Amino acid sequence: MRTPATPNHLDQTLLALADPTRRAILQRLSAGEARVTELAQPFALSLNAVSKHIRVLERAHLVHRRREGREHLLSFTPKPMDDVARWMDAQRANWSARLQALDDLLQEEDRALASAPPPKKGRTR
Amino acid sequence: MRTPATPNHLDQTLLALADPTRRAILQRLSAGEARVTELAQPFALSLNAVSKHIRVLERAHLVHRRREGREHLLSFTPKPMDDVARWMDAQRANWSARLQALDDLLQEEDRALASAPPPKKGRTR
DNA sequence: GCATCATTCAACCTCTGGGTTGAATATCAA
DNA sequence: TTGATATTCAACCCAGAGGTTGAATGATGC
Repeated sequence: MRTPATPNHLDQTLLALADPTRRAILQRLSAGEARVTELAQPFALSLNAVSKHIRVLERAHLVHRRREGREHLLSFTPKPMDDVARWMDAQRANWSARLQALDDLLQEEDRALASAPPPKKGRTR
Repeated sequence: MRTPATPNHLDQTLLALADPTRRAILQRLSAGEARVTELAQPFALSLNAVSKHIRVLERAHLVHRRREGREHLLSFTPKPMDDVARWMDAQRANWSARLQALDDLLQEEDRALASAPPPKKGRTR
């Protein structure tokens, strides 16, 4: 379903987060910088696989890579997650606004019914 | 990178959200129930494609389907998004806790340096 | 009954995601 | 230099995502 050929930031961020290995990596990184090998250590995965996961996180700008000699130091950069949080908040605001509107409608109906006795059948006139 | 063969709820939710078409559908649904054809209308996509997107959202429990005659009425169910929000909050709490710890460390160091003049070379004792 | 409308099912295509292994590159340490 | 270490590159595999088209299913309206 190639939607547009231009995946936006939200797409990339959410996609990057949609994998338990990558979420675990982020969790580890939120405790501080780590090297690729360190990050790979807890997983039953080849180093290469983890390297790829890191690339996905980088693409989403969720991590930043700092080279120091032969070691690559990865660190967590939270901005994209803030963006996701903002989108979700907006979405939820939308949703609760709609619920509120429904509620208002029902209340108004109740008031109308209370002021005029229910015409069970036939018109009032 | 088949991590486990058991994609958990977060995986499915985030994956479902990682597509602009599906996010648009959710946005539309947060304004109220809609039929499949209505949902498909804004997109330059086959009805079938949209039907598939809806299935993905269903799999993630982000929408609920109610059949009424030949029409399928879709509605937004926000719980999975709440779960994502909770995960992200936890993640951010983690992160800011770490920053706070770093800050504390620096402050303590500063205090230490202020009380004892800096021994530029050689041990104190 | 029959045409129509709403939706899915089935088959297929292509692209990408996640994984592997093996070789290449670059740095460090001796 | 030489060998070990840290990491990526390249090629490949397979499953699944996203899309298409065409047929099947199931209500509805006459």
